[in-house]
Amino acid sequence: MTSAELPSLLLVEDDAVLGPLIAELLDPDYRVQLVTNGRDGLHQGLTGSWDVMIVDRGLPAMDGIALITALRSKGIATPILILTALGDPDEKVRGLDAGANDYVTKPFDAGELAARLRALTRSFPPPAPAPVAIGDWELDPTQRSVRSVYGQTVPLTAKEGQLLAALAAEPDRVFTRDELLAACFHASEQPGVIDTYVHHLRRKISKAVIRTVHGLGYQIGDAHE
Amino acid sequence: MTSAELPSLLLVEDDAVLGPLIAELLDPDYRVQLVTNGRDGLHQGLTGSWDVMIVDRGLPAMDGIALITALRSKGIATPILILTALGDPDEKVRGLDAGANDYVTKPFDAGELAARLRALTRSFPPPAPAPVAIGDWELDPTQRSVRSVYGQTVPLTAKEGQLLAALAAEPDRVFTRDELLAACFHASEQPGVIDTYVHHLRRKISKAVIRTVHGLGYQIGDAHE
DNA sequence: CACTTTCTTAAGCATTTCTTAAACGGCTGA
DNA sequence: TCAGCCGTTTAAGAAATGCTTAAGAAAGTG
Repeated sequence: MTSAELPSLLLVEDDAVLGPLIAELLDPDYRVQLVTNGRDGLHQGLTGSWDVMIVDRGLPAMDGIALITALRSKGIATPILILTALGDPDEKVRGLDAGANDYVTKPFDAGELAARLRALTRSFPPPAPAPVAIGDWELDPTQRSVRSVYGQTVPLTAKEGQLLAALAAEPDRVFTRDELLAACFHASEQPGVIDTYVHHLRRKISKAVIRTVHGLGYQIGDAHE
Repeated sequence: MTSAELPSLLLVEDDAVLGPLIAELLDPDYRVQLVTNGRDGLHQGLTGSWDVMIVDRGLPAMDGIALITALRSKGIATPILILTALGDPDEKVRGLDAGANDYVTKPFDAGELAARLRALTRSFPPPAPAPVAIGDWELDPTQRSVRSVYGQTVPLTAKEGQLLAALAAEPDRVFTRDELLAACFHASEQPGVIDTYVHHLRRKISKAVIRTVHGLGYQIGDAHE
């Protein structure tokens, strides 16, 4: 992973020893920018694009709480972690209610700080299955629509989607009607159902997508010539 | 994301004394559901709609870490706070890296816990400045009215607003009735409620806004043509 | 407490989708 | 070429799903 892909972190810390120390500690995992007073923190926070911020409480030029309040009032939604020596519960409540997302007291454990930063920056995208490519089309994972490469989307019925998905599962393989019946239907229907749905699909999408192999069945793709 | 009602909170805590105590503590500010083992926690977490969860580490039937891992792997993004006696930094790292968003050790300060829960449930950016666009309409941040592009404003009931907001959260995605039920209702109602509210919305706004996907559910946006 | 609004359920009707079947057309091999 | 099989297309009844309406229950309000 190159440094360009590292998350960006704005560190607002006035302590001349601790600031560089934390910056160095986080350097392998973040692109760290260190500023040493609240005014610079506000400026960077408003103008830059940050994945996460660490803010000290007691800062020259602008208090940490005031800094966070100012950022939030401007609509800055970046996750903020307060890192301070003030460990009193009331102080924590003040900091969190000002808009901070987490609050860690000095002295702090490096591993815990790192884990809390990871918790702030990670996201939980719902598992999205990749769409299946079929020639110039792609089958939506819900199997209820296909989209051409130029944006046109065609809705499918459930059976149409299942049949197309079954065929697309193994391109170039020839499926017999019985195989497709077993895959998409209840195996009690007439094999002729397949023909009907193939026709529906060809009309909706394109004649060329599903190929007939005379005497055998159907196929997606042009395996043999 | 219930605006009118209290935020919902799932508390997974097996201690027979501490569980009810915490539930009572949070009762004024949250709609608290208490379960006492991991299996029930998983079931509630997957099927219910929660604004935030509190999870103990050591649980019968399913460990807290395993519970969080399972929820996250299913795409559940609900903020989770671990509340436990295990205060070792390594334990904190394990819990946070499993997918928790915060980690509080017992004994805990009630005010701090409340503030951390507020920080987790607070949503940035605040819904105020960004009305949700839905075709020719935009949904008011309060979720209680929609306004057409030419100024006409239609008031919505709470449920209507929640349903519309849920659908608008991910345009072009098809939501099943069960998903919408979990998002807007208490998951105990009949799925047919959704049909009724879709009908109300279509009559109030416009037929074209909400699209039916036969056999699956509903969708906002014009995915096809 | 009475009134209004909103929520929820349920039932009948409308629409879409599924399945069958039959007529039509084209491929294959003698 | 012709007969026979196989595939295509169309149509229509059956089944599943969705829409609409209405009315009782619950919640909110004066």
